[in-house]
Amino acid sequence: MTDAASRAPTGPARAGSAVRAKILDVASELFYREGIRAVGVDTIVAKSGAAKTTLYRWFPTKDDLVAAFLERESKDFFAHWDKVAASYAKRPREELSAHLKWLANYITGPRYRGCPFLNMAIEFPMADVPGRAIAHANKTELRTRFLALAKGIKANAPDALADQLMLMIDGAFANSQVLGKKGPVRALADGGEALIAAATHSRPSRS
Amino acid sequence: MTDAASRAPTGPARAGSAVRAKILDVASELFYREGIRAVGVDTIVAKSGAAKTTLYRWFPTKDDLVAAFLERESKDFFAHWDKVAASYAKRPREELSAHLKWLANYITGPRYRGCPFLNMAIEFPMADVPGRAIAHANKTELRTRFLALAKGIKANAPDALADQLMLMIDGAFANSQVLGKKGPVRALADGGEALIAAATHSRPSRS
DNA sequence: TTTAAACGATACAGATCTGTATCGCTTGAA
DNA sequence: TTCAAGCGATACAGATCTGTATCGTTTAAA
Repeated sequence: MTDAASRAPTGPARAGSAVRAKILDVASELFYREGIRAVGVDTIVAKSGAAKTTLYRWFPTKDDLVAAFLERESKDFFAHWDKVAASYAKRPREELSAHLKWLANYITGPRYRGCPFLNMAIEFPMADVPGRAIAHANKTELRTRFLALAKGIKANAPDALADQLMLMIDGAFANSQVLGKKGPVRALADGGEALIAAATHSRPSRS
Repeated sequence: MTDAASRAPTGPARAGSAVRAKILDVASELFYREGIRAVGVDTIVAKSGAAKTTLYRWFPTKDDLVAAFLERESKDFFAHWDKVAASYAKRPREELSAHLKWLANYITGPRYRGCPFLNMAIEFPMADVPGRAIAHANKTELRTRFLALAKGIKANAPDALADQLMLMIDGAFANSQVLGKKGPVRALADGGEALIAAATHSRPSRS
């Protein structure tokens, strides 16, 4: 039992430190609201009350801290998704609407400042930062879930519908940062429904 | 004829300097491709061949340079829009499709790196930078144009359709920076068409 | 020829950034 | 009691950032 992970009640136990958690909480809040490049390590140190040495012990570089932030954000996002999905077992059509609804609602929330993954990808276009891989994984996973639901409702072209819903949602994330919460974002839910309807109507033999 | 603006053949004439133009060109390219925060004034000086003093004579602060970049970007954008629109006078339905098409095509271009306005708004969330006003004006103007076209095709709910098209396009701008040009963006044109169709079909007396 | 403005070159100020080095204190397990 | 690890405090290194100060040179109009 010399394993570092199985040692501590109050003594930290790798990655379970209270100080580490506080640092990550403060950093996440600041990164999300003000942007990653805009927030210096010193600010995180000051607002968390931790020592700079401690921050760098748990997160060897700022990139590691950013990665931890994004990783948790993604985990929380899908945890919420799963919670909603659980209420609509085997009813993909209703589940889709429910997801659109909570996403639209999420955007009107007070602390909302866009999508952490889109934001970081735009802040770091080329840079080989580890965060980009996490953002990519998040969006890929989201699309996979939409695709499964699109197939579940027997959409004419499930891939196309999944893509369209992705655009609609990311558009809401992005546009809201310029035109605000009372702008085009209010069309998210209805727009999504329109796309779903168009993709499931039996084609009226046009042409 | 002592007016500063009416003086020069080669001698600069306020805002018509060749060096100024070169600085703005270099800065625009770098801001767009690498991000605004990521590009320092020194880099622009080095790549433009101009002197730092000259840059600061024409653009008293970096914010002024950013504003000039965005201003021109917006002007160019609508100039292109107008050029396309001119080919479809009084045919709003075809004009809408044409806009969707060149936007989708624009995104697949080699130098493409998203929407300059969304990018800057995400890079500077709170900051009272002059650029945000320009971004806001650009998106507002775009929505106004979509609204006019939506009315032109007698959409059931023109405002809703305009909003939905905004989301679709900004979604393509944003998502492409994470999932790339072969991701959901390929659904932009068809998705837009689906929204337009849904907004113009006579309602099949549902409910 | 005088004058004013555009331009280049360079050095620098002052702030801020990430990351490290060096202390000493505390706590809990061996 | 010994010892290792978590933590705080502080100072600092080295880079980078925006913006300024101070030169001298060119150019073209008056």
